[in-house]
Amino acid sequence: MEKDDKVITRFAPSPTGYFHAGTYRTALFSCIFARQNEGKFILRIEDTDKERSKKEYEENIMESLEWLGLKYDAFYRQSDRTEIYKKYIQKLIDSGHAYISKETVVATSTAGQTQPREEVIRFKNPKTKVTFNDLIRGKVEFDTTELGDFVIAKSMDEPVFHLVVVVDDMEMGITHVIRGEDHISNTPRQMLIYEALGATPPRYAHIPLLLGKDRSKLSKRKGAVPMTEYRRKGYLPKAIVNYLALLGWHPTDDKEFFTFDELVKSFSLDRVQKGGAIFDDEKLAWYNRHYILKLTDQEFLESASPFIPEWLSSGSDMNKRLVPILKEKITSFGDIANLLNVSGELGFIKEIPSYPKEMLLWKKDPDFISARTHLTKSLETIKTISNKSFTADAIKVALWSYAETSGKGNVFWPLRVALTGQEKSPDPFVCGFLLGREETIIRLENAISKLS
RNA sequence: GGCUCUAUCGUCUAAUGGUUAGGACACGGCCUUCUCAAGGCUGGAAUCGGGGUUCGACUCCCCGUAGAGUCACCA
Repeated sequence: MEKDDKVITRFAPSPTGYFHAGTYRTALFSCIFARQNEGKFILRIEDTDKERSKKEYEENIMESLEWLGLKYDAFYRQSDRTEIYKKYIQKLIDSGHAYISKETVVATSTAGQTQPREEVIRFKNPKTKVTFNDLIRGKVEFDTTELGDFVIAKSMDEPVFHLVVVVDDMEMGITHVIRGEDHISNTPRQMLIYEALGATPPRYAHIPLLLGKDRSKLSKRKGAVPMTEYRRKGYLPKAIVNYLALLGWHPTDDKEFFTFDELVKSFSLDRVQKGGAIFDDEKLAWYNRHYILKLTDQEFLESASPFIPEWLSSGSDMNKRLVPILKEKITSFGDIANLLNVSGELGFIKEIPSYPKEMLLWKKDPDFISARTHLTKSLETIKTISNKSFTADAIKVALWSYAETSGKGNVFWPLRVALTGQEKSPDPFVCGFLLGREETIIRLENAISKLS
């Protein structure tokens, strides 16, 4: 590449399935590379296959890119460019590099495949060896003889993949083609077309594939999770960006948290891995937890609001009180609903589940009498706190010395169960705070009466 | 099967001829603790095999083996 050439990269998905992690990472690397070279990043929808392309998928791609914050500088759709391709097909025919081929159509009806035409346009294969220097893999060599005269168009108005890719990359001035490794065997064919057109091919960088648990390519067909699904589950875009960038690329040190801008600074193609990487949901979850924990309460509320159940969101300042608790309990915002469900860990807020009185006994050690004594004492103490100053801290301070002398477990366990009716919950002070003074007192009285 | 690519803990990866082979996720233990989380500390866990090259190979070369990708009038 010449020094004064501006870097132009592109992301060229076909709208034939939902946008998933593998597709996204390719787009991400392309975009980052363009940004760090102060170049341009182009989005091009490759919808020449009319049967398989769906508007729904195109919309899914656009929605995902926007959600994940990937910005492009130009947009093209191949179905809008038929005339351009036609010109090039004609040019190739005129120069003897392509020809109209009469096909012997065998009447086989392969499922899912379109009916063969009687006439297609084929590229005249010069049967040479092509070599290119992949930016990630180094020298790659192919003998194109075995490729035969491949089809570049079904008709003058229906160009096919190899032709449109080359024409577009040429016309759009693409300098670096960054795409999945599954395209590596397409490269020689495309280079042949460049040569026939008298043009210089771009630089190629074939990035390793994202793999499923079974080590096979993450694909639309094999049920790769659409990115919009992560949006629905309440994942943070920055967690996804961070995780996916580190899948197949590694910085020079052990830094593991990157914003998009930091990636632009640190990324380099020659530190991209050669082998495929398994997509690990658990590590993504860990990144998401990390970023959720780092959110301010305000930010948390903003992101979480679509996920907070109605009975809560309509209510006062409960949300704010809940934020710190929610933050440390959830992996994604989608967990909030389950947590606040009647059967969830925080379900006691809405309604206390019925519980056996035995549950009030801590490790079955003390008897009902002592549990009752401690609950009564706790109730008395809590009643001394005014409604206005009824905070978790205030409750804790008020009860602490008594609990220390009587055994914290003896006091806090029955108190917590009285408030929540659950084996697991946040600590009793927070629970009291969440419930409010009035409800706290009611639940304590109920528990005490159970033990009478 | 042909062609192409790849090969370090279970997973993601660091170490581009000299390290006790490092980090992260996950897992185990301990601490903290009324429970559950979170947090802190800590442990186990890897260079696919065989030949070379070299004083010395995770690292370079060759041969195997394994895995993946691709072999459409899909992209």
